[in-house]
Formats: sequence, structure tokens, C-alpha cells
Amino acid sequence: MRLTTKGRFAVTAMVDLATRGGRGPVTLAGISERQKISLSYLEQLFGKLRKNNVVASVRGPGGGYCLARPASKISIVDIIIAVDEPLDATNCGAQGNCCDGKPCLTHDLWFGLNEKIHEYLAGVNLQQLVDGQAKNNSDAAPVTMTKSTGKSAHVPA
Amino acid sequence: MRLTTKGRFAVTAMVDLATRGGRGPVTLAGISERQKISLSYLEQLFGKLRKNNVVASVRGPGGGYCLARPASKISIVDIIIAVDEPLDATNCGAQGNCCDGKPCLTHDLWFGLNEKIHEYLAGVNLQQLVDGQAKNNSDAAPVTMTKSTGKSAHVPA
DNA sequence: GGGTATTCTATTATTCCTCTAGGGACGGGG
DNA sequence: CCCCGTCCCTAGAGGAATAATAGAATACCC
Repeated sequence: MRLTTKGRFAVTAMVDLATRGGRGPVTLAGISERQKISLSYLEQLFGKLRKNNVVASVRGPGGGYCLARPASKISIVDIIIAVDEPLDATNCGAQGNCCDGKPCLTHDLWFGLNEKIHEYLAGVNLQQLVDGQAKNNSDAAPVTMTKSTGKSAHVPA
Repeated sequence: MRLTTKGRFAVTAMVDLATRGGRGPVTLAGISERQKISLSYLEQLFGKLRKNNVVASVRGPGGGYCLARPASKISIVDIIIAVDEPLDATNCGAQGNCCDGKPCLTHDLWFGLNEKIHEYLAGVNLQQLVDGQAKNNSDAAPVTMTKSTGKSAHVPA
């Protein structure tokens, strides 16, 4: 789970798309102008979003992009993961063997923290953003950070 | 609030420092070797941490770095913000005038989401990481994302 | 069928971030 | 005073993020 401008641009564009999704496909040129994001960059981002089945495209005049499913079924993580591939911050390639063959304590810490942020963002969907309110209830249940759960805590790709 | 390897390395190093902080200053060379982070990179990170009063330094032989305050008073956000200066994901320099003089809807959305992540990470402190468990209780209370609160929702520097 | 709007793909340039390299400043011990 | 361990600073290489450009493919409309 990386959190950079790239993911933010993608979410911004997706919010724009979701707010006008009801009236047919939305063109990237329109999103580019409204959100002030360069068209060619948007093309790159939406290429990834399409490959990850977050959006669908319609070519030709009158074409553009649509959400691949209802906005309430698209979470922020879906978007961010689609454009911003997960990042390994460890120095042993997530092998957990950087410290004398044992996983460093920090590995487990990061995996746990990572998972919590992940779950939090998974709990916010596009529709909520469009409605102008983030998630308030906490069904992204707090996760007790168990050590040595190993790789199960890693972020899904 | 950016979330990159840089911040993670800093937190990793700080956990290392906190676990051995009781016995005098800790050298960067030691952290470098234990955590497999390049020494000169650590020097940069700790330079920023020092300027943000997260750590204190002692020069000369026997010197090193200490926590500037108890580990329970240092939150993850303190560390991340110190090394990873906040980033403006808007295209109008957070002026809120990119869309016909009015703030884009996405600005408020981002500020709100930003604030929630911020608060979540602010609720986890170093001591908890050292003890091997993240925060379970949710006193990083969920924040209703109010639109048009404007700049008050921005991440403090 | 030709014209045009649009997605799609590729190549390249530019700017920014990450990380490395090397030298300088300070301070304690002989 | 000299030596060495440590923090401290700056510059730059390398790579990733962002942007520009060019063109190909597709599909609507006349």
C-alpha cells in the first residue's frame, strides 16, 4: 500500500467519472480539463484501471469510460492498487530472513500496519466519496497485530 | 500524508532506536547494520528527524541518537511527516480555485480522507510498535467528512 | 466509404524522488 | 595537540513519476 499522488490522481479521476457516470461514457478529455490532469497521464492510469476491471471503455465518437460496476462496489483500495503496484519496503524481498534467518520485528509491524491501512481504505467506496462523506462506521475492524503471522499479512496484489 | 519506503525506513529505524534507547545514544552505524539501511540514507533521515525534534543527537565518540521524548509520545505520523514532507496532490496549489474559482469537490474529499489516515497513524505510537502490537482501540475517532471546511483539514507540517 | 471522435499503444522528454558517495565539523581520549 | 568516532552537509547518479507527442485502431455519422 503506497500512498502517492499517482493513486490520488486516479481516485480524483474516478470520483469525477462516478459523478457523471449515469449519463453514458465519460471522456478522458473531459476529466482532464475538469480535474487538471494531463490527458496522456490519464490514459496511462485508465489503461491500468481497465486491465484491473475497475472501469470499462467504449471506443469511437460518443465513447469514453464507465465504471465497471456500481460505485458502491468500488473501494478506494481497488483504485489505488490498480494504478500503484504494491511496494516492498523490506530489505530482504519480504523473505523474512534479513536478520540472521529470522524475520525482523519490523517486518511484522509493517505488515500489520499495512493491513490496517489497507482495510481502512477498503472500507471506503466510491459512492461514499461521491456522496461527500467517508466511512464513519468501523467495519474495517481493528486488527490485532499478531507477530509471526508471516506472509499472510501481506498486501494482496 | 504520503506513504512510501522513505517513511517506512524511518519508522523501522526509529523502532530499532526505541528498543535500545535505554542504554545511551545509539549509533546510525548500528542501525544501518541491523536494519540493512544504507548509512548515508539514515543520516539524511535522521537529519530531518532531528530538525523536527523527534530525536536528539550526541556527537563524538560514544555519541549517537536518542529519542527526543518517551516512545509513547512519538506517533507514527510524527516520524512520517518529519521525513516525508507533506505533498500537495491538488493541481491548484491547495488554493481551492482550480475549478472556476471554487474548490473542486475532490479537494474536500481528499482532505477528509487524508485527515482520517492521518488521525489513524497519529493514534499509533512508537511504544506500541515496540511492544509488538498496534493500536486496537479507536480513539483516533472516526471523523465525519465535512465538506468545505477548507484548509483546516490540511495536514499539519 | 470518408471524416471524425475517441480509446489505445508506444516512444520520448522532463521533472521529481530515492539513495549513494564523499568530505567536513565536532568532541572525547590519549 | 593529534587521532578517531561520530554526526552533519552537499552534490550527484539512477530511476520512477509525470507529461508530451505521434500514431494506430475502432466505431459512429453522414
